[in-house]
Amino acid sequence: MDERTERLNRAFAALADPTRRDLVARLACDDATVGELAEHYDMSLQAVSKHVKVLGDAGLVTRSREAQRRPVHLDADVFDLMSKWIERYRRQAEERYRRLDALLAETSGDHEQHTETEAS
Amino acid sequence: MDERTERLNRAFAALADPTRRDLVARLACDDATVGELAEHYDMSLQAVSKHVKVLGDAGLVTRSREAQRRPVHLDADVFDLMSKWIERYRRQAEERYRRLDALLAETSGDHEQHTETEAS
DNA sequence: ACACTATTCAACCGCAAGGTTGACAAGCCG
DNA sequence: CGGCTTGTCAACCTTGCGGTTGAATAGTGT
Repeated sequence: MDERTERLNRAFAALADPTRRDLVARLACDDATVGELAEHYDMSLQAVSKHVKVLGDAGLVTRSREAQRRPVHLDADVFDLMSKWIERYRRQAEERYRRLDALLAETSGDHEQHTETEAS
Repeated sequence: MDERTERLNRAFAALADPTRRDLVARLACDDATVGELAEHYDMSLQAVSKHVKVLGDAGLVTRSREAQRRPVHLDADVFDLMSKWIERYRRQAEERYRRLDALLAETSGDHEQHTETEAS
């Protein structure tokens, strides 16, 4: 499995957890230390530290060092990778949607809708 | 936890698996049945069926029915949601990056780089 | 009604993820 | 040094996920 794929694996998996998405949301406003971040959650500081590590391994976040503190800050690069992946298939899905629409409009003049899918 | 959050949870989690991303990639080209999809993978048809179900629960995919077949087809809507979420934080991360850049350029004339992060 | 095809359900297994607690490491500061 | 703060490591527990196999279901066609 190529490197790009594994980066996407880690990035998507990292953001699948709502706590980690929330961390990202906070870090978007400002850098913060693990301790500061942990105050906002009903879980141990160690748990938050683990979450931050996951974000770090996914390349979504980097650490620096100033005195004893190790502030976490958001890194945009991998977001770019994900964004491009998603956009690609979003566009293709929409494109095929439009083509189907056009096809239905052509062949039958009075179709109701083509959205009679059974979404569970 | 609100509905939007849970939809994002499911969507990101669904795409965290490389097999499911590959399914999405295939479905972007054309609709397909579970059986057709399964031919491309080294795993049981039931496993693929499960993967498709996960994509379905995440709202990334819908099913229809024609004869005995139940073709799977890509749905763009949730991609939109994810795309917007990611873009938002990507932009914020880049924005803060630029501001930091400007700040460093202002205060010290000869900084080397501010990317001395320890990415593991 | 029957057999055939396509797909799902159910039970199970192994393993990794997210959480806990307790001990440890690294930098500051009196 | 001794102690405080900050963060990580290690061991453990429980739950959920991805995979398997075998049986059940649903729709087609003869």
